[in-house]
This record gives sequence, structure tokens and C-alpha cells, in this order.
Amino acid sequence: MEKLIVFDGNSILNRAFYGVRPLSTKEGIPTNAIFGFVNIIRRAMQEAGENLKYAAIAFDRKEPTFRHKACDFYKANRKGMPEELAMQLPYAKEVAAALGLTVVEMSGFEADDIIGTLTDSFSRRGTECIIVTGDRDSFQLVNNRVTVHLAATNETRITGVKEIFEQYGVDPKRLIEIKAIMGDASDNIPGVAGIGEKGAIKLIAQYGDVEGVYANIQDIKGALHDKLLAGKEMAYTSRFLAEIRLDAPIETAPEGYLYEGQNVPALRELYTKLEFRKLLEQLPGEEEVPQAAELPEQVTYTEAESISTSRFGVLPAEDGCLVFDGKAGCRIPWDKAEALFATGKTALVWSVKETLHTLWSKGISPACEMEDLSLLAYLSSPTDNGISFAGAVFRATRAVVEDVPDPALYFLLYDAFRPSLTEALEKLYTEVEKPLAYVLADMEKEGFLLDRRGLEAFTAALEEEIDLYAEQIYALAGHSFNVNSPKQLGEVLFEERKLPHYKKTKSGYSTDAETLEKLALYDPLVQLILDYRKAAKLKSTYGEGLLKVISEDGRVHTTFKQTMTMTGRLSSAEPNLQNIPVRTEKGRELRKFFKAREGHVLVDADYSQIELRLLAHISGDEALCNAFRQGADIHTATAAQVYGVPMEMVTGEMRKSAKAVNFGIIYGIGEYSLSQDIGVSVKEAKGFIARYFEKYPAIRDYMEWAKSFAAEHGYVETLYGRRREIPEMKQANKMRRAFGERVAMNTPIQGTAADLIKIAMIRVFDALKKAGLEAKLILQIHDELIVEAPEGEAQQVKALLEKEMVEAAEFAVPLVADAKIGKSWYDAKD
DNA sequence: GTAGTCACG
DNA sequence: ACGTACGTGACTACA
Repeated sequence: MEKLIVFDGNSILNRAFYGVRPLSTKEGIPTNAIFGFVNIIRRAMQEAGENLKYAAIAFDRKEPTFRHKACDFYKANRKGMPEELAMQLPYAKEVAAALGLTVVEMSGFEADDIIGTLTDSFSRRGTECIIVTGDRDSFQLVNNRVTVHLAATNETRITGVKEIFEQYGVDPKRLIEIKAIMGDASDNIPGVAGIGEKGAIKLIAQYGDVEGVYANIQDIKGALHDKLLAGKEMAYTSRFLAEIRLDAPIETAPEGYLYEGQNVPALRELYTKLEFRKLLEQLPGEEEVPQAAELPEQVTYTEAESISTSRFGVLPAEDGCLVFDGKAGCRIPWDKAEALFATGKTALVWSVKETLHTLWSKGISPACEMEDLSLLAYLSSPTDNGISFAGAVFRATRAVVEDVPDPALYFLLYDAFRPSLTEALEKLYTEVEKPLAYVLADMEKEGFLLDRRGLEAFTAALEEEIDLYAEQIYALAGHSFNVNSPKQLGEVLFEERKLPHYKKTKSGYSTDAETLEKLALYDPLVQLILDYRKAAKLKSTYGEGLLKVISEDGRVHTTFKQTMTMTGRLSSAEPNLQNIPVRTEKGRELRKFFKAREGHVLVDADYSQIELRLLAHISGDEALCNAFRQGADIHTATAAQVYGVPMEMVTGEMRKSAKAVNFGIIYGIGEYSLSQDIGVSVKEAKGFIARYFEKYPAIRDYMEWAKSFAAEHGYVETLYGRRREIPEMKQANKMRRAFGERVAMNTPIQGTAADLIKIAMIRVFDALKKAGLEAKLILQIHDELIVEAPEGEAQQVKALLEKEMVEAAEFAVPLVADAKIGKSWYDAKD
């Protein structure tokens, strides 16, 4: 039978707090309650066994509940949580969520009411329910499908209907009645004064409930009679307080509580922060990490002027270089540091790119070899939150350290990661990633010239436009509200104006552009909101956002993240120059402010259909390869194939659908999503995909192969051997496995494209230098490179760019790169 | 800090 | 019976 497990968060945390000896992290965060809490949850989940399908945890809120409001004495005896416990509560919620529990809270209600509501609803549907709690309050919820597991830190006692009968002699529901009479000191529920547990049990066993007791009050004699009469009102009040509600206003649809396994990366992060080493070691996916050597003792960096070894770990810092030579650490001031980076030396650094920036700022141009530990760690396995120093150390040694690079650990990292690389990854490191770090450093230093005046005017114009939209929106809505707030907007559209809602989000109605476009037909207000949103986005993210980051030299210097993505792509941040608008004319105007400096031009080159070409090469599909060899418009060619008409007969509509299919194929297509995208029925979409695979059978074979390779090996590779692990493939959960399959199909394509343009960038950088040109590479946008060149070099640079990009690799299909010249990014793009 | 939204390839 | 394409980063609202 399917099972639901539901935890009483506060009660368990409380138990753990008093049951586990004090523990804390080195920063002094107390952790004993969380530790006990995790262990109780893990044990209970384990004991629940394989049929566990739903999992939730309920927490009390701080605000008063309906019981407090009804009776001012309710729980009036409670002191607040001790500070050490209160500090642990937020972490407990995070850990619970990472363990796979759905966290439920509801203001005005207690955890017990949430638990009661859930178990009532699930047990009615035939689900077996397990309540795990630290107190006996929830015994009243027990029935033949609901049991309570009373958790202590080292054992669990199971209580079902039978146990309650043995203990109290009544069925669980009647515990409410008993409590109404006897009261509950811990919650300050008074009951009837002078009657205790024994008396209350006897009364209820005889009369059934409080009603029954008072209906037969004439049969009860003596002191008991008088006490009951005196306490009648209190008995009913106590009953009200004691009864757990089964109708708390929470979500009861089962889908919200599906147990989908633990979130290992999130747990890893939390356990690391909380310094739970044992728990860390037990996380899945950790076992293949060798138990590496102990961390060296804390190294002290003593002042020095030079070192004697030629190979050392170094961290350039503001006040000098921290150096570790394998045995001892020292700090070398900048005026003595140049010798460190002379020919013949090998500097192990965390990041070559960051090191170059620091050295350049100190007037040093390094001539030594450098090894980049972040890149080694990244190639050995790209991780989902990017590579951090602490993360790399953990992977190498399972030790938890602060996330600040420490040269004393560099040798250890180097010895852990470099030998672990496959031959192909080793080649990617020496021939692609490490050389690329120098190119990227140079590009970041160059930056991109921005026309500040122009951008200011653009932003000001947007501001006026936005005010105008806002006025019209408020006029139509009949009142003003914050259009930027999805919550307020949802209220206006779906409650006040009663527009139909198609999609819901976790917290309310969806108001995204896709939804609003459907609604625009019903209500003129909606189009205004879409326009408002467009303008607001342009103003805040691009207008104001870019103005904020223009340097003194009038240029913006992005940071390329080289170890961030799971596929091998770069990312760009502060500012992100890889998502400057282009798809709408208004947004595209922004590119007029990205300019070449005086006497220079921009040369912008992009690969044509790079991912589809790679798909053709990787799958070896003859039809797709031939289409590219013939230089056909690929979407038109696909449409001709799929619709079975000559190319000349392909309409715009047909081409559009084919284009969507082509993209869908790259992403690991689903028929539902495709149908949504091109606006046809799921059945038609299915037919479309089937015809596509009929015409391009090798692509189907590749997709199947990619999935089975990933299932067998747990990772996929690009053509150049870059790897990405896909733990999702091993998951029991169907949806996550489906995600894993899409990743398996997409990553080799997206990742190979990333490898290719990285190779092209290095070639372009070297070729410019070799040709003695002044032109500088300044930006990469995944399949596009931008060079800033003196006007006189423009034509030569254009040819060079196209040549180096096209010749970066030889595939079964030709590579095509088109470059264009202009004074601004706007002019240099198509 | 998370969620929702939207900009790009 | 379920939920829905791959990869990013930035901004605003709101708890």
C-alpha cells in the first residue's frame, strides 16, 4: 500500500534539542537539534520502506493560532524557544526540504492541525499514514490507516489503535474527550479541576464523551458530581482546545507531497555548512571519492622576500603573494614578487584568469608556467553551482574548509585532480581551457565601449513611456497597484476582472507573457501590461543596469565565468553581455550604444546553425549532412522533408514549424512541448516527430544511443571528451530520469559547440597577434565573436575571423561563419 | 533568500 | 496518472 509519512517539525526539533549533547560549528552556530532532527527523519524514512510515496513535515508558525485567539490562557505557560534552538529552526526547514519532505506551515494553525488534515485526507484515499512526532498530542489521529511513531533520539515507538486501547482503554478519537476532562498541563489546558487521568478515563469509558458525561450527570454522585458541574464550561473549552482540526486550509492534493528522493547537492551544501561530516560521507555519489590524505596543519604565512623552489602554490592578494612551496608558507610583498613569475617557474594558482588580473594591476606580466586548479576541478566534473574552492577541496579530501583559496592546499588539489583526467580531458585542459583563460583575461580587461549619453537618453525615454503605460493601466483597472508585483497583478486580472487563468504557479496565478498574450484578446488592459513589462525590463535591467557598471574608461568589463556551466559553455556576469536584447526592434536599439572606440569598428562573426551542424556530424545522418553540404536553408529543407513537398513549396508557416522541431530535437524533444510551441495538437506534434525521424533515421539512432550510453555509464561526453555526469539517470523518479535523458541528448551537442568556439577563440587571439594587428577580441556570445579593430584592419580582421572559426575543426559538414562590420553592435549584426 | 519573470544562445 | 525542451544571469517583490 502507498504510504504517507508526515513529521511534526517543531516537536521533533525540540526533542532533538534536549536529547543531543551541545554541538556547534566552528563559527558557533549551534547544531545539536538539527543533527538529532536529521537522524530521526532519516531513520523514520528508512523504516517506512519502499512504498513511501508521499512525505511532508509540518511546522508551527510564531503567530498566535485560532486557539490562542479563543482562549487567552492557551499555552500561556510556554516560554519562548531558547535562543540556541531558535537559531537552528531555519536550517532544520532547509534540511527537511533537501531530504525530500514537503514543508507545510499555515498561519493561524498548529503543526498538529496540518498533520491531522493531511492524514485525514490521505487515509480516506486509502493511503497508509505514519505520523512521526515527539509528543503524544497526535494520538487522537490514530485509526486503522494512521499510526503514530513516537520518536526519541535513539528509538522509535509505534502506536496504533491497539496500543491506544491497551494504554487508555478507549479508541483514539475519545482521547479528545479524556483530555477535555483531565486537561493538559504542558499546553495549559485546564480540564475539570480536581479530576486527573484515571478519573477522566473512567468517565469517558463509561459515558463515551463529554456530552454523555453531562447528559448523565444525575447518575454521578458525590464530590465528582460537584467538580464536574463546577468545571462544565472549562470542560467544553478544553475539548475545543484539545481537538486537532482536520480542515486546516492547506493543499491536500497528493501531488504536492510526492516524495522524490533527497536533493543530494543541497544536502551536501547544508551538511558542509553545518559540519556534519558523517552525514556527508553517507550521501550517495560520495563513495568513489578516495579517502585522501589528511589536510595539512594550518599553515602560517611568515614574511619573506623569496623562495627557493621553482614549483609552488600562490595566491596573489592585495598586500602581497601568499606562497606555499610544499613545506612552508610565506608572504612575499609585491615589490619582491616579480621573480616568482619568471621563466622556468611553475605557479599553481586557483584561477589563472583572476591571477592575471591581479598581476597586471601590479605591473607584472608572468612568464612562468601556471596551472589552474579551478579548471582541473571543473574538467574533472562540472558541478551545478559552479566550482568553489571549498567544493574542490571537499571533492579531493572530503574535508570541510572555508571557501577562501589557500595555497597550502594547492598541491593536494593538483595531485587529486590532474591524474584523474582522461586523456581527452587532459588535452582539453592544456590545449583549450588553460590557453583560453589568458584570452578571457585579455577580453575582460579590454571591455566594451558604451555610449553613456545615449544610454541615459534611452533610459529616460523609457521612463516616460512606462509612466504613460502605468497611467493607462491604473485608469482601466480603476485603481493604482504595483504592476511589477505578480501577486497584485494576478489579483487585478483574475479576481477583479475575472479573466480565465490557464496556468498556476506555486503561489498563485501565472502572469507570464505567454499567459498574458492569450488574455490580450479579452481585455485591452493586458496588452498595456505586456508593453509596460517590456519597457520596464529594458529600463531596469539594461538601461539602469548597464549604466551602473560603466567603468571610468567608459567601458563595461564583464566577467566570463569559465567554470560555471554544466555543458562547457562560458557564462557572463556583472554585467551579463550574453543576453543583450536582439529579438525585438525596441530592445535591439540598445545595441546602438555598444560602440567601437574612435577610429575603430566592430567585427561581429557568428557560426551559422552550429548546433544543427554538429547534430548532423555527431549522428552521421546523411540527409541532414547533405542538406548542409548543399548550403540549403536548413529549416526550409527540414520542412520540405517532413511535409513531403519540394523546397519551393514550403510556406512560412511550414518553415516555422520545422524550425521548432529542429530546436526541439536539440533539446531532447517532447511531443507535448512541441505541440505547445507550434500550436498544434499533441497528436499532430507526435506525427511531426515521427515523420522527422523517418526522414532522419540516424538522428533517432543517435538519441537512443545517447540515452543508453548515459544510462550505462552515468555520464555523457562531447566530441572533445568533455564530460558531464548525469546522476538523474539513476533516479527512480520518472520525471527526473526523463530530464536526465534530455540532458544526455543535448549536452554532447551544446557542449561540443562550446568546445568548438573556445578553440576558435584561441585561434583568433593567436592569429591576430601573429598578424601584428591591433584588433582585440572583446566578446563571446556562445556562437558569436566580437572583435574591435582599427578601421584600417577591418577587412583583414573579417577574413581572419571567418577563416579561424571555420577551420577550428573539420567535420562531416562544412562550418560556416559570417562576419559583418559596423560602428556599433547594432550595425555589425545582420 | 526564494519565486516569478524575461533577456540571450 | 503525471508534467513537459537545453543552457545561462539580472531585476523586482515579498517573506
